[in-house]
Amino acid sequence: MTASKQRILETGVAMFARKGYGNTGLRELADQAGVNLAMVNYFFGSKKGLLKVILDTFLAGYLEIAQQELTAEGDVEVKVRRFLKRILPYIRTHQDYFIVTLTELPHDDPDIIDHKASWISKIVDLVQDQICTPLSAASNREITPYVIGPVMIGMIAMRFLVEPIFQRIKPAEMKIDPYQDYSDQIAEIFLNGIFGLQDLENEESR
Amino acid sequence: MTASKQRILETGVAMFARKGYGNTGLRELADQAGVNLAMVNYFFGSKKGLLKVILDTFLAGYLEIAQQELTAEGDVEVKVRRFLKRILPYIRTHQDYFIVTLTELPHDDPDIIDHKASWISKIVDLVQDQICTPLSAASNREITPYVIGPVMIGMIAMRFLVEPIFQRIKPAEMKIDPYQDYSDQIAEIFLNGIFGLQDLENEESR
DNA sequence: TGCTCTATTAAACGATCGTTTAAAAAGCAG
DNA sequence: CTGCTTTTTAAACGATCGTTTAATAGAGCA
Repeated sequence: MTASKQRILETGVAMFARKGYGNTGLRELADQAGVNLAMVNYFFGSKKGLLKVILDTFLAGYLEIAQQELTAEGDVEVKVRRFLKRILPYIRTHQDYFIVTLTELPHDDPDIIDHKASWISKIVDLVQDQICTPLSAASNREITPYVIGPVMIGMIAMRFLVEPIFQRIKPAEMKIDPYQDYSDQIAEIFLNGIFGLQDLENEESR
Repeated sequence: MTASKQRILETGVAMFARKGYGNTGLRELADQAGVNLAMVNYFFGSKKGLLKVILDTFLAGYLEIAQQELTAEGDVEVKVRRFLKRILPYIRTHQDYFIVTLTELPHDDPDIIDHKASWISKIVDLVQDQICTPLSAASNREITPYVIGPVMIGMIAMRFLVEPIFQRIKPAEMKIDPYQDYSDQIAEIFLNGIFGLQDLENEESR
């Protein structure tokens, strides 16, 4: 990939995340990337083409991690822990990709929605096979990936959506968050609930 | 509120949620609302003014519910259950408001971000006082609202962000979701974890 | 050195953007 | 009806939008 194309992509992700896709102009994007205006269409075909690449990049990485960590050996608890442990740093290093993906998720642009639906569909199938089926087998209650899936990723996601605002209102002394702890806490809440945090604390202090 | 103003607001919420704020033109909005183009600026001052009203409307309702259900009597578990039980139908009846709020949350428009920060700040304080403080007192681990808050709302939120896509990929026979169950499941996962769902099932079948 | 493919540029395209203006219409109390 | 306020209208404002074009520069290879 050309250096110019790379810069357009990086700048695009950053600006779409900070200003929103619709509020970002191609001229401002090109200026900030240090390239000519026409280069965006030259490399990505259109503004929407650039957005598609961003969505693809993030969702492909997300699905790959999910596939690796959920299909490997272990029971449901092990799989979930492993997945959360790997997906959180991935989202952190792709924070802007994540924000763009989330904020564009509910929009129904006909050029994009089928694209998104195909990714989501694969993730749903994976969660169904690897989490819901064994979990439902252990209980009488039917647990669908349409409930579990959004809950699991949502626990992580919301933090990154409000992060820009937290940066404004958080006391200065806690600007840096203990992200290694964060993953453990999320996993514990998902697996054992908010009261599980206390158990985790008790376990660790043994 | 005038009928015209009301229609602009309703149409605005719907279009911002479906197309995104930046991708929605005022002419298309006015046409769809059946009013003259100039009425948007007449009633709301500007396009951004309309967005502010939408954010305010949702966040004010959200904060009010949180205040009522979290400050009333009961221990943490009771409070959380009560809150989730009321906030889910609220979000459902304000689904488009919710989507607009979420998708605009990470953007740093200087005219809006302080507005959002002030709401979020109040919610954070509430979660701190009513959930984190008593919970931290019961364990040695410090639990901050910056972790717990996004986790709790995120579990619910993500479902509504992917709902438009789920509508596309879900099998026809499960188009309608059991929303009364949904609230219970969310509460149970948050309080007792994903494995708590099985306990819930066992309890109910007694 | 020529040739070819890729990268880059400046300029312009028509379309649409949010906003403003000034006048007309409608609603309404006195 | 008269006067006053609120609502609605059509038209235009300058600015910016995404995209395209045609010409130029550069790189790699024969």
